[in-house]
Amino acid sequence: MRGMSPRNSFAEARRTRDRIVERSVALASLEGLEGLTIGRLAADLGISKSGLLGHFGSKEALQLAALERASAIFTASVWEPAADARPGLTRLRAVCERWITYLERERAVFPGGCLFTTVAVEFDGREGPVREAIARLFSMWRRRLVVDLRIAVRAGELPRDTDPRQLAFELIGLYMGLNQAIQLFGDRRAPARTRRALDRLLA
Amino acid sequence: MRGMSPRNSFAEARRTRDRIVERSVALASLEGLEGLTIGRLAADLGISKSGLLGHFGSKEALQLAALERASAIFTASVWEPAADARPGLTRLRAVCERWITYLERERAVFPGGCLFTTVAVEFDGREGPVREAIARLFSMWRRRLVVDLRIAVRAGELPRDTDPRQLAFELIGLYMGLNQAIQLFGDRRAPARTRRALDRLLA
DNA sequence: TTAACTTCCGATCGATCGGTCGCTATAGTC
DNA sequence: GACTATAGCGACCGATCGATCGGAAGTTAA
Repeated sequence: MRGMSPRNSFAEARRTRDRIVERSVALASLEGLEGLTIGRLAADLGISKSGLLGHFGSKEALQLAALERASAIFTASVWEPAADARPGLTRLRAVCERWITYLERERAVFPGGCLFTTVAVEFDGREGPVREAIARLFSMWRRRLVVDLRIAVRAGELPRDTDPRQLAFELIGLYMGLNQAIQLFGDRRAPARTRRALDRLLA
Repeated sequence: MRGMSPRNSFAEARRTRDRIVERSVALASLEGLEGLTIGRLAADLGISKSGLLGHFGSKEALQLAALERASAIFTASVWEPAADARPGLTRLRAVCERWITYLERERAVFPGGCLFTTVAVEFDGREGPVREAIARLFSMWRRRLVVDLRIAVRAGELPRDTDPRQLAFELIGLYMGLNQAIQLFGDRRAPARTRRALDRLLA
């Protein structure tokens, strides 16, 4: 509430902050974390620039907060639902399927497509905390893929000569291609293609 | 030359324009086509903003010129050297290998990595001529891949049940993964991984 | 009731954005 | 040599950028 209504309490301040971060995630998926500007974001939320920036201190801190929030959404959508599955190929397949539907359907949260791909491409030629943060995220996810791939190989669910890191590399490329097909071409057959490629990779 | 030296002739004006576009390509691969700004570009080249913009009329025209130039470089590096190879699997393999070395080595021209990936991600959530241009480029390249894949299938160089569009989709994802591995992680094993994945895809 | 604290706003900052204007110096044309 | 066309410059435009500041409004704890 604004205007004549009472100001936010401390608890509501946190909700304001959450609102800002949530909107930042959506806008950044469209325009990137640099294309996201304080002025437009504040106008979009109906608050002042200074009131907005007061929650973070700097644009970079806001960018990091948005990235962290997006990471939490991604984890909740992709990794957590598969956490209880049997480690190895079973859990890996569950994660991969979640990953596809995440790219396919989370358009309400990320209208401009996977924020991580956007940010990775945007910051891979720069230096600083944001670049480090996005690199850390991708490293972590790749490591998790490798873990389950290794388990699957040891359990005989994948050919003995499978290189887990090789396969993880190919999986990530597959998802980047899927994201582009959806965002740039609106290709509705892309998810099916990804599943088909996955079946072949994990056969 | 500036200052006391003679002004550019008409022919030299074209060279000035080329210099601007060439520098734009390099800077845009680092910062994107939106992150590219007239002021910094002009300062970088040692000319005035108005003198620079006079060659194009608008930033968008400059962006399109840079994209066109990058496309010419890519075509000369990847497609033309393989143009005379035998259509089908032979030519396809030549193109794929060129594509890898292009991502691996063209860092003098594209210090920030593949400009097309950058632009595609940057503009996939927007509208306008730049988005249409980048989409057209990717469509064209994918179509060319499909053509050779189809020839290869008909010639029996690939399994009869191969879906050319499916394979082209996987190839493009592979290259996006390669570009990220190089730019974000400096992974020197990524080209070898890409070749290995290629061998399996085109076996 | 008061004092300390916090949220948020309005005003403002210097810098930079893309873009326009009139001008000068030169090149090409006759 | 006169005339026209053009490349490039310097000054400037309104808008917006990220960021800072002091103060108003409100909450919390004493």
